[in-house]
Amino acid sequence: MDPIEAQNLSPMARIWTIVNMIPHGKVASYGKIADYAGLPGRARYVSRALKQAPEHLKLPWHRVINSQGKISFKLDTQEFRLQQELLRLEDIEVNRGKIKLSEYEWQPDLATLVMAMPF
DNA sequence: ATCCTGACTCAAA
DNA sequence: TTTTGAGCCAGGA
Repeated sequence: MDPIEAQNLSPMARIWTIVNMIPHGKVASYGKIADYAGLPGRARYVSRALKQAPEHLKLPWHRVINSQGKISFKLDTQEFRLQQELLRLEDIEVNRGKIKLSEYEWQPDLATLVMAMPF
């Protein structure tokens, strides 16, 4: 993503850009995604952005979990099972919906973020 | 404007 | 560690 171009992105598009940067085998919380996108305090907006994301973007939405390191869908739902499966396909361990952030949390370096989101 | 909802968060218990 | 409750912020009715 061209930095100059990124400045003109809508808040939602900026979130999509960040989510798309999460590496295979890693996860990030809604809150952190919002922070990285320059939208602090808007974790709930991230969930909405994922729900509305165009299918063709093929976003790795399953790599986004809550701040407690858990899948946010209820245990007995299809969404939960799908997300859990997609994570496991990336060799991420999931127990009762819980992922070890100490092991799987994406920790982007500042340079990477600034390059994509100059604000 | 008001009320309600939700793929959220933080702190307290 | 898990559960609560208050706080939060957009969208939609």
